Amino acid sequence: MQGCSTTGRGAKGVRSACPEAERSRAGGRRGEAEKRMSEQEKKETTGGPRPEEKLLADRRAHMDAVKAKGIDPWGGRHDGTASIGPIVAAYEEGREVSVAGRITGRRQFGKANFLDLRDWTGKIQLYVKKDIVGDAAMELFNLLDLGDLIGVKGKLFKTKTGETTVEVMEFRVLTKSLRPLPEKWHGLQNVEIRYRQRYLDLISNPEVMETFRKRSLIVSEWRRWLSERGFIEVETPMMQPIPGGAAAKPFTTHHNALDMQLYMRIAPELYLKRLLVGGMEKVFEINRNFRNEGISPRHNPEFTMCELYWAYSDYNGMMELTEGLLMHLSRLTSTTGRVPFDGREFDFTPPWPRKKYLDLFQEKAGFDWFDHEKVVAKARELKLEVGKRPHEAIANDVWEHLVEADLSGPVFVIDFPVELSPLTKRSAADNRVVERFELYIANMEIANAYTELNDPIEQRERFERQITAKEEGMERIDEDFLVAQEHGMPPAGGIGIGVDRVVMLLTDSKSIRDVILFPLMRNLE
RNA sequence: GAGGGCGUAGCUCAGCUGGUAGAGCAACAGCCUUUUAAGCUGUGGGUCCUGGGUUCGAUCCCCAGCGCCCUCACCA
Repeated sequence: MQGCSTTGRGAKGVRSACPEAERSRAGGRRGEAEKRMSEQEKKETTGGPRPEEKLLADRRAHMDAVKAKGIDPWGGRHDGTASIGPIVAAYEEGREVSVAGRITGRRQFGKANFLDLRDWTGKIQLYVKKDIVGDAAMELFNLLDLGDLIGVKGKLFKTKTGETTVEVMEFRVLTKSLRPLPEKWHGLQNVEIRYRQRYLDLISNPEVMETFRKRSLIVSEWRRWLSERGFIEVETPMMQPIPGGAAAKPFTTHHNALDMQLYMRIAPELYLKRLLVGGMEKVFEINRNFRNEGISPRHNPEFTMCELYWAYSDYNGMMELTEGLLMHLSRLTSTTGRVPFDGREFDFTPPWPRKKYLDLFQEKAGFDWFDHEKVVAKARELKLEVGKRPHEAIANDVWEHLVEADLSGPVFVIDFPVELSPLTKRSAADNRVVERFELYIANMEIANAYTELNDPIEQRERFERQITAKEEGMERIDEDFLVAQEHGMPPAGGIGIGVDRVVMLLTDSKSIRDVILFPLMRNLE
């Protein structure tokens, strides 16, 4: 789509139009334009790339004309009095201001000109009148295009219709734009271009800028909140010799000098636990993880997770921490604690219900999760894959089909069967389950937490069992991690929270791609 | 990986039952010194995603491919 402007489009159709356009636009700069024209003709006759489209040629002609006036079209430093948003908010008649931004609108009315100037805090109208700026400046003004960046000095006033406006006394070209902007009223709607050329999305859709500002605010406040409670942030390896801490397919890579096979991490868990052994009692990491799995509105191959460990706590501590953190973050976008998402509303006010995994299953299915015969029968009825898969895998599939649709939440699903959770400590009260919860909000899994297994003997047994079960991403046991644990890892609560998904909830974004600036796209060509 | 939808001017979109395409914005030339999706007059702009096929004739029908979106599967 986008590429067609630069790929082999036939030159025939544009041949006559383009040099014609150059000529008519050149004005006082005939020499420049004719030089460019002859270059294009040369390209054509030698069978080179097609000439530029007229729209681009016009803009280049403007750029050339600016240069011809001895002015650098790429500007330089501009000191402003303030950002546009605050200036408009604190209007003061006659105040002298200096602002910079992108021209996003232009209305010519006789010898009066109105421009819309936008920076990332807001929009303000400019009023440019020949009587004020003078003939020379008007000549330069007429070379401006939508999308150009300019700096302006002038006085504030309000027009008849009450719009805050800068009466421009002087202006500077800060950057000429050589390509046209998307449509001013509808913005950029093409989803593919929005993701591939996010800068255009940010320029023409203000709510997109707003979403990513909110993301930044959420993440920085997230860090601050944890830091206030004594947690320290660390960075552990993203390139790991053995990928662990989750069940997912890793990306592979290679280090040349060490001739070493490496994996992009699927989770930081095993390294953060080494830090628990080392005595970091409250530790977290907010960073990227990479999983070589499918892509969906809720899954991007690289995604951001907050993983956190708290020595001497447990999964109950994690639930309280999660409620507190998310309630706090929800206040950044909604004062009430009720979060609007996808046409529904979710009340983040703690405490949130806690429901046992096995109870939820019993309620929905009408029989016991461990009842192999009935589970298999139900799975077949639901047309789920049965094959030779272990009981827990089939039963968990059935659970997801029957229960997940009801988890509008926020709700903690607690106490999972041991078989589903290799890194989790068994419940003292019920030997069949582990102390684990998953947090669901809007039917999305938002967080996953454990009372961490710190018995190195049992840990080894569970790893070995996983390997014989041929689970993906578990081809080798991380011996180094087990050695660390044998030195003594404190009992601890641990949690992983999906940062992108929390941002989705708090910004009412239906797709994870709307909260990731550059989501993964297939290569063109 | 499977199923469904979409791909038309720089952008946003029309285009009937097959007769080689239109509008608005943007661009260009004019008119207008408080407009604001400014207005009015005029002009230019298209590999109808790509490649085959059917047909006298394909943006439209058929086949294959590419890209994006949605649902499902894997996963968080």
